[in-house]
Amino acid sequence: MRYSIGDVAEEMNLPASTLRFYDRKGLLPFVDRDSAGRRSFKDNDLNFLQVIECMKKCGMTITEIRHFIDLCMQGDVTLMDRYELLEKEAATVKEQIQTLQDQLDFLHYKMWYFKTSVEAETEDIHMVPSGDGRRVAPDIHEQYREALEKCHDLSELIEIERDERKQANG
Amino acid sequence: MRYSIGDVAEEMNLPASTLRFYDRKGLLPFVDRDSAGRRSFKDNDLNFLQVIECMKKCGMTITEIRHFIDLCMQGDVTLMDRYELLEKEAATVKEQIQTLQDQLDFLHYKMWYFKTSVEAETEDIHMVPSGDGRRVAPDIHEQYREALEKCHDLSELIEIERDERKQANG
DNA sequence: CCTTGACTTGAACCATGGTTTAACTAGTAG
DNA sequence: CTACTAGTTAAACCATGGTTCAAGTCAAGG
Repeated sequence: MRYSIGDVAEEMNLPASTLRFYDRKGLLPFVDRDSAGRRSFKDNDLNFLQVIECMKKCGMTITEIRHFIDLCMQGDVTLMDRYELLEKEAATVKEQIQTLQDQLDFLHYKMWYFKTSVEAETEDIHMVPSGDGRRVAPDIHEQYREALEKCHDLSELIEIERDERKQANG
Repeated sequence: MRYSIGDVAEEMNLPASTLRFYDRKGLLPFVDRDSAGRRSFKDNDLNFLQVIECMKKCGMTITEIRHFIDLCMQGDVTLMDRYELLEKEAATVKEQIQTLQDQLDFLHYKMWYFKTSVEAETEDIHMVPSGDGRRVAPDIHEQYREALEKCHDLSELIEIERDERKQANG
């Protein structure tokens, strides 16, 4: 049950160069070497790599991940530290999800804005005069919120059907 | 209703240097200049900045955002393109949310793993022999899934109470 | 013996997204 | 007039997260 860097790279769907880079950065202190100096991964090392992948996807930096790995290497005395680190990370991931959800809501508003503009064949319908120029109506978010309350399904508000698109493009 | 770069920086909670950087990158082609060459932002420019901020938070690159801005500058003929760009972006944001949710689930599993280890005062309880060394039990995810099914509330499984922590640390 | 393929290293290179610096200009308060 | 503040630019600088390259080692197969 020993794996070469190539095996692991394939298994984890990562370039081998990235695994070497992580090793250099101290993320893989547990990896053994064979008599020729080649990295020899154990089964359990793959578990570590899964954790590293998770942390990467959570947006943690290499330095932060390394801190966690260092704690792991110190054994049972750091169990609580590791728990608390993950607890904090879980909280920031929840925040990230909330932020993305907020951005998604904004994108939906903008899709409504463009859907209605496409239907009117001009963005003018949302514009009002402002000083010398023009601007989007200041109450546009209000308008959207009202439309949102009245409709039963978000998709009614924001989706342009395929046949409508042909008309709009034609 | 004209704003200096400093006004806008404060309003948007961004360094002025970032606004200048965006301008250089072509993200702010709509910003006017006064007689002394200083940037003079209009009310509507702030709407653009909100869109830019949203796109940044969605993980779009400056090049991608610039493409959208370029479409905006071309007027009503690009309304459908802009709609479709946002539609695609909304889809990728949904994927990002799903990915983060998956990572959060993994973090919860790991919190359970460490909570139980803390209670046992050693990670050994999850270890089995493997070749010459040891590894986390291969069915650990099964074990977690079962525990998850049996319990009524995720927090029962993963949360360590404050008073428990004192015991564990003492 | 020789080639081939997979590995090793350190160093250089790259893209992204800014930030900082130096030198300058314009408007305002004293 | 002086000093100060807020703006301007181009160019240099920075951190992050890799990727690529050059030069070399090793084991296996023909």
